[in-house]
Amino acid sequence: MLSKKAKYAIKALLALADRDPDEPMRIADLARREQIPPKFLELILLGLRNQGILRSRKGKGGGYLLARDPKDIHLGEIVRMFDGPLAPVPCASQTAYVPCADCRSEAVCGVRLAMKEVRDATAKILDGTSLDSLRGQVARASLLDQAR
Amino acid sequence: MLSKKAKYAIKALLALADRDPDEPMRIADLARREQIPPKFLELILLGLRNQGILRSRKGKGGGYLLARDPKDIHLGEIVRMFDGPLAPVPCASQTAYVPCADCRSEAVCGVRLAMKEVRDATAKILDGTSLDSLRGQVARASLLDQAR
DNA sequence: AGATAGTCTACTTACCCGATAGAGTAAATA
DNA sequence: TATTTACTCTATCGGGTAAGTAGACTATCT
Repeated sequence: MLSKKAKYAIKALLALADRDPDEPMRIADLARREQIPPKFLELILLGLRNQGILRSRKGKGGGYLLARDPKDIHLGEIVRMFDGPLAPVPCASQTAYVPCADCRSEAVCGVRLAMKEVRDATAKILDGTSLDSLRGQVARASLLDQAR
Repeated sequence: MLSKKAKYAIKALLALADRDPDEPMRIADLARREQIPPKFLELILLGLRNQGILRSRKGKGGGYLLARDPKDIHLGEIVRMFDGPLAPVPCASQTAYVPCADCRSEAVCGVRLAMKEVRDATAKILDGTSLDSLRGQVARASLLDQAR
């Protein structure tokens, strides 16, 4: 399950990627626009800032901005940041491998084998989807939706 | 994250798939063999039985057996049973779709778009992997492992 | 009958998610 | 430089759920 934090983070970043890259957006506006509890969003944006994904400006006219090009921010990074490794099971993780205590023969565990496939497929999608490309996908889906 | 229940279930089923289909295996033996807390395993096997995946025999010489051909038991079924829908987000689920309250424009949500891809890839793997095919994969991996 | 082995319900424990509160700090502008 | 604007940070809380345990009960075999 994707946590609310990760979900809200993606929505917020997507909204920011849709704007003039130099015009900051306030927490409150972002929260209203995306239907996110403001204080909760605050926490999320702070995390993204400390991770180097967002920058912020204080005071009047301040708010949050993307710290990097939307082409260089991938969903994988965001999901890992909030929800940890993509692999369903630690022993199948690439970025955070931890062996499991209850596995007798390390290399030949069926669970690990299957879950490694899942993690690879997931990583391929999420690490291959940037904010920018997702924005494109949404735009295309939007056109299709209007067409009917 | 895969729950321990689902993980233990898969391990136990895999062990059962590796035996004479008519020779039951006791909870205690299964637990020892797979390093699973016996009382916890008890709960899991009971669930699998009520789901029609296992059968049981009571009394001396009793234990658990697969209720179906290992070719007809897929990981997707097991994971869904214990952990719910495969989709990371309810609005991307095929088997348990629930719209999200905070989505303004239903069809053109970036999160949903990306997560639908993830769920489709995951479903393809897990619904495509039977106990039997996984057993085969393990056997092959085992050979490779011995070769080094 | 007695031993064996699954069935079922009810806990307990610990952890974590989602959310909120409030005091603090930095920047902009009048 | 005083004031307003907005982000920064720590603490906390309620509720839910995962993992595991206990114990009484029931069915089957010898």
